[in-house]
Amino acid sequence: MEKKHCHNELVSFEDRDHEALMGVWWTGILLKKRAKHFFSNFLSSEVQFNIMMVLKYAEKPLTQSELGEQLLVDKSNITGLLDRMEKSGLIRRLSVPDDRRCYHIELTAAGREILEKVEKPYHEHVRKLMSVFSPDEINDINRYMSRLEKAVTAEESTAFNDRS
Amino acid sequence: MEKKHCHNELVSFEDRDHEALMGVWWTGILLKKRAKHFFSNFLSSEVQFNIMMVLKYAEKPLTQSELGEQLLVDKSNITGLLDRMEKSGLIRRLSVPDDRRCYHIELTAAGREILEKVEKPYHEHVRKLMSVFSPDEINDINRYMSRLEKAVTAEESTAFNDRS
DNA sequence: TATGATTAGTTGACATATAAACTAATTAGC
DNA sequence: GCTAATTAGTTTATATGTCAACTAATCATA
Repeated sequence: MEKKHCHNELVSFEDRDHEALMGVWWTGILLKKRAKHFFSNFLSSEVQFNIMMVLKYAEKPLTQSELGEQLLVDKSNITGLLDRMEKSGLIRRLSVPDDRRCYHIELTAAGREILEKVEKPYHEHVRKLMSVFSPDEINDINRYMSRLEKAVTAEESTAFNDRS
Repeated sequence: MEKKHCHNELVSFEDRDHEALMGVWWTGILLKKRAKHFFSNFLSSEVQFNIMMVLKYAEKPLTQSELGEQLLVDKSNITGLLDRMEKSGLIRRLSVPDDRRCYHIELTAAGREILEKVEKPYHEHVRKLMSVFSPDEINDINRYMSRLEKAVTAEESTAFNDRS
């Protein structure tokens, strides 16, 4: 209780492991909030930005499922997300001749235009934010986060609270 | 595109800064999903667990606003959260004699009982998960996350996309 | 003590998120 | 070719999240 970190003391039972975990979590939440606000003049959320970025840089046309996989967004969530983006003219659903079950998702001209506007400021913003770290530290963070992601993903199947 | 990290390539424009930022974000999302699943047998979300932990270890009775501040949860969100928790018998709202505007929030016996059940497995789980890091690395993560949190919070006011 | 500002909490409109049940289309195996 | 299993996407129910507008209570201050 005496340490008073940014992320809150709910979670500092003299336990550095837990503190580190909560640090990542907390920082993730902050980044999400911050990003939402950053994009709010143009898009309803940072998730929409991510979707548009994936679409812009994809090598082939993507289906809804493929989008969802890349972005960790559930398929049932994707439906509504794309509905709203379609309604606000950012993307289009194209029917696929070979497979009548799925759509190819495409940026519209308007969508691409908005992306042009926000992409560069976004990257400048990120660079400024991350300038509190040295290149070595950036590498540390990359390595640590990769390792933690792998650990989380790996134990997904072996968890002891499985509802079996 | 050739690196194939866990967090996705949407975001790897040969830019280590951005990759690090996205790593933290991505890992945060994964942790949140994982935690939600972990608690799902007992609670509807990890947020409810956090609320209960704060309540358990608080030194004095907390109001809704105080809870929200500690957990980065908006006051309008707190209302519904506590409504649901009250309905499922986890917490109670007590009226405060000195100030008829606010409530003190209290764990019920049932709430405390559920917390007993999940607290220890949760901590073991965290310890196992974080065992992929050495103590030094844990310290790195703690320092880096604190610094990043401060950077995010600091620029909140000076952002160049302010809707002024 | 009257007025104005602030604070606590609620509400409503909307976006994001998950899980489960569902339809329609495709694929696999026989 | 027929049936069964799988896959893509939608729908519904519910939880979490933000913002802005609102009520009621308290505080500040002249």
